[in-house]
Amino acid sequence: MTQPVTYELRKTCTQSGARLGVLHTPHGDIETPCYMPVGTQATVKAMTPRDLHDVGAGIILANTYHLYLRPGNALVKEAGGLHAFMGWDRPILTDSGGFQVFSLAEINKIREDGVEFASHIDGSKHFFTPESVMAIEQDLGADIAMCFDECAPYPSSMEYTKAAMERTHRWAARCKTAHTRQDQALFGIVQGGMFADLRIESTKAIVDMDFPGHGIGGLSVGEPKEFMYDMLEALVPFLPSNKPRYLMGVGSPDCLFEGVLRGVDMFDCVLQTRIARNGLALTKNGKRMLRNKTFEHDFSPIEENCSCYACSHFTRAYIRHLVKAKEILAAQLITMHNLHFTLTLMQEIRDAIREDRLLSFYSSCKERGLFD
RNA sequence: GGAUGGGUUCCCGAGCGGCCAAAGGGAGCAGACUGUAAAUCUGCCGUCACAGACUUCGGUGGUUCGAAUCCACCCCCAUCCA
Repeated sequence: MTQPVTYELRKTCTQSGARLGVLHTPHGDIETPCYMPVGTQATVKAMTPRDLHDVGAGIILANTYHLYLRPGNALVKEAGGLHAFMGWDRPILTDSGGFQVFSLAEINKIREDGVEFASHIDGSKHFFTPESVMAIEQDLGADIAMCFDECAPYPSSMEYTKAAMERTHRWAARCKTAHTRQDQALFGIVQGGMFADLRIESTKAIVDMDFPGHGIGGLSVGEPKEFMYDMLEALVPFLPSNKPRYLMGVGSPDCLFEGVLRGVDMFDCVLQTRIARNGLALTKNGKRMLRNKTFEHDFSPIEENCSCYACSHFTRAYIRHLVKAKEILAAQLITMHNLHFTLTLMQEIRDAIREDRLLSFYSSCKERGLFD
């Protein structure tokens, strides 16, 4: 059977070992390493699909739990699937709701069979199983669906982490069985918390199930960054090189680099869009809180030499005014910039890999203060 | 000219003898944010030599151990009556 989503490794950076590749999907090819903007509720907050195109977005995320609750997967299916519903013709990946097991821990109950959620919208009870999640994801019709997993909190004991991991493995097997849609790929998810041996065990178990791609979950949940890097170094060697590696929920510019250097191909992160709505812009010289008084009379763009729409038309003083006045346009412009910035950074990372100079590029970024 | 209700920290607005540097909003300033319950949340917000001291509640003068709170007069503001 031909997989709807395949990964093609094009090159490995001789200086760093980082991978350059292409993800082939039913809605087009995506060069990797890539950053995927997050559009939880079938919209990347404050962005139109046209904006996303302009900013260089390739593949975006949507969320199973949220779309199931509202507007309901049946409606999305009736609309012709997520692409048609939200007017986005490029690839989409749906997260399974496994992260909500973590982020909405106070209103859910984990059982062997699945997870009972109390809707954060109206409190109504909903039971998610690997099978029901697969049904929802297939209705949504993204190019890539993720297995229903349990993202354990940090810190968690070895015992709990192991139990959650093994449950995730059993759920992965059930997801695989329940997933039948031929034009959609299903990725497995590695768990194992902050324990290297569990991470390795999980990786082997998930890889054995022969998914077309692998998510690395349960990281960036509040642990020191070094822990995350250590886990990546422990588990990535056990992932097959002919399939994409997706580090879920990461990340910030520094984490993108660190992930790529450890062999990761795909990333998603809400940070860029969330901090934008709170007035914080990413630049090559570090973060810039546009709300701050220092920008009151600053009539230069968010970032010099940035070609995004926000930077080519508006000043910091104006955007600071919009932020202070709580105008919607502030969120739109800064989101646009942050996405453009991150997607451009990924392009530069790809160029550096292609030219075997990723470590050099990393150093120059660090010197410029990108990670401050 | 008469009646009534008011004047509180940048603004609005509680307080109505001590627990008041004075509730609560707003504004202002700063910080957080990593598979989005987030256009959210947190902190500061009279001054200083800052575990303490000092200056504030229209003005002045009283009563009291003690007043933003009670009394007198005065100055403003709002509404109503002449």
